[in-house]
Amino acid sequence: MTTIKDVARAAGFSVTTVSRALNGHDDVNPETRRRIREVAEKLGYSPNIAARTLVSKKSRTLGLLLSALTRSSVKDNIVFEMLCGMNDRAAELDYDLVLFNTTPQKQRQKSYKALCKERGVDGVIMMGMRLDDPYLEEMLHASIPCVLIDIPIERKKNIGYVMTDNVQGAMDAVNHLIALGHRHIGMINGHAQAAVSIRRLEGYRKALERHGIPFNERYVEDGAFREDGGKEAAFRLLTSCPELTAIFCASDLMALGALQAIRALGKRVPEDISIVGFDNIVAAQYCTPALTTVNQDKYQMGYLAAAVLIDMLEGRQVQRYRVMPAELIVRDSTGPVRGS
Amino acid sequence: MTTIKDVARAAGFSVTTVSRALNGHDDVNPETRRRIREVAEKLGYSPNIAARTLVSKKSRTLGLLLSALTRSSVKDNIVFEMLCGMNDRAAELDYDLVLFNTTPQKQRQKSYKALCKERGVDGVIMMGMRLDDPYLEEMLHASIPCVLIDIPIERKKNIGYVMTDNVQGAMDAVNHLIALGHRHIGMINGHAQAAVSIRRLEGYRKALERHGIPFNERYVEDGAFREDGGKEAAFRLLTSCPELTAIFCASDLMALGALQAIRALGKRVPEDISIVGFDNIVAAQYCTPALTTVNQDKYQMGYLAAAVLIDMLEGRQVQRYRVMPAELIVRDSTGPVRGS
DNA sequence: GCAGTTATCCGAAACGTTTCGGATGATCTG
DNA sequence: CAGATCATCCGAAACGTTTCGGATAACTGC
Repeated sequence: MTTIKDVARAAGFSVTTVSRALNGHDDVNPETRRRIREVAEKLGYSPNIAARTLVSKKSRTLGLLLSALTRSSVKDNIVFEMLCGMNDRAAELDYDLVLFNTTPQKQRQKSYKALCKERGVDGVIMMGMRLDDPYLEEMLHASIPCVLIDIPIERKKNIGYVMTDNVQGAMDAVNHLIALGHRHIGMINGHAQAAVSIRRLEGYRKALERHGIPFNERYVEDGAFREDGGKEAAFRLLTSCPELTAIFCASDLMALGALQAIRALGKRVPEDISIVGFDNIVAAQYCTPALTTVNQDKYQMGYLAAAVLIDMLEGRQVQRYRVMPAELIVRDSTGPVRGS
Repeated sequence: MTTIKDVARAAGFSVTTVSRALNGHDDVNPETRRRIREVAEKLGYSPNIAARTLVSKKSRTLGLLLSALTRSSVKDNIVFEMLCGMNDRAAELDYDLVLFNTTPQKQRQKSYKALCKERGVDGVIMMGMRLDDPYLEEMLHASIPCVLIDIPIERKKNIGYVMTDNVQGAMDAVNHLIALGHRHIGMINGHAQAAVSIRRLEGYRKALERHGIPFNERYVEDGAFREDGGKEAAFRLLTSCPELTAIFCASDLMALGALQAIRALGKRVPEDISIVGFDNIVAAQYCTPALTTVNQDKYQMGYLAAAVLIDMLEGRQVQRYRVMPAELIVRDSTGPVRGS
């Protein structure tokens, strides 16, 4: 409850001087500054952020728009791991994170700009957004700096992004399968409204192409990035294309679903069918067989997102677009093609 | 950038009336209110939260003190799942969540009160705190409402808590082992500075006692709630007490570690050793053998924590202390004692 | 017709900061 | 020693809201 006025009175200086002393301005006598610091400390003074924000227009707060912060995203710990990274970088630079809770109903009521302005956030990190999310379009017309995760948009100065090299990752995954002798390789993709789906499909095609294997669109099904979606997609794929010996999944969660489907069909992994996932979620290393997958450095992505955003906010020279390398992790769900 | 003044000017009313109209006070003509709403809408007005907070002393913001928001807590998705619950309830009641990023260094610099006052949060949810965390003591002397997760403190009016019935859960787990014929049951606990450890140990002892099995303190080791800690504890336990046929672990993560240790010792689960975990983390159902464990409804705990806190804030009659039932989930890591 | 209600509105203060534009002496310059 | 420079300080305005304490005019009851 101590305000700057209390400190000023107790220290025998004006409010102005106290403010300038505490904020490190240089037109204040060192001895005065020491004295003021001392008094402020003794009184347990800490500035009121609301007042400061009101006048300075800076809140040292980052808004997080996580459309994936739902019960269903609990299984893949991706969002959480990114959150940890963001939180760490924000802490280092003394920023706070506020979680915007947006549900589809709320979005209709409140525009992106209103959301940001109300809360007075300096910048925004968006993740888990579909390409057709209305907020994405609104964001493009707003002046608030924003860093996107997994959505590469390079149209504006105040927008940055962080994503994994999905094309490379998918290529690595499929090359691995090809190296094992597989020629009939299916793919379970997410959905059309995800930038990563497009990239991963591209990597899949490129890898096939490079080895002279024709692309067959019957071999690709969408699984909506969900476990049950992956299961159903695997069912469809394996029943309609029995020649398949391997499946590349655009997410580990879908791969886990595929594993179930394969088991239900009485086949074995990797003896009958090889499976590669993407993301390297925690469950991937514990499931049986342990999943061969493409690792994304989720923590680092979150960390970078926060870092890039804050650099932008503080006017530092930044590399606004960051693409992280993907890394194939070979475990037990892939093996040589049967009969080879 | 439109302020309330712009709306007032455009609508031809005073700032006071606009404020009262928009905030639903009743001394404003329905027609006036309609007109003002219309103008506000057209101008895209949304109130500045900082200004509002400054005068009203309410920010509709909850502070989250998550000491466990670190890279190491990624594997157990507990924090994240609770976060989802909190976020959902907060969204329903139109509150926002701010993540306090506190590192041990920062804690020395900034007191709990300062943290809360600065950010102007109305209330706080604390989780993952050790009983000897300095913030816990500071919190007790602060006037800000707080809900604790997994720390049952009933000393003050403005403090609530949410926790699982750990005693019951642990008893269920151990009873299950006893029913399978086990008599020499070890326990891998967390650490002394966690309320849940104390409770789970209590449940373990009670279950033994009820069946006339003497408590043997050599059978209990701490694993610090970490996977490697669990692994080491299991090593110690199984080498120094070869008569053990079952181990109850105070967390699934430690149980996963124990599984590794047992495998390394050339024994099988559940044929040689039965294992029960606690928490029901995601990996528990994917590991081999799938882990028998005690489920905590983490989402619901988070949801309730936010609900209780907001109820307190808004002066509603609340049940401040909530204990959630635990539920034993039997999977494949437990079986009848060998030779029985 | 008059005091008392009632419905509706508004001016101005207050919240706790930061910052602009100076003010005051002291010190330097030549 | 006059004028300029410098170090240090401060008064007051501004930020965008809410709310207290009225003000005005119309209506009520007798």
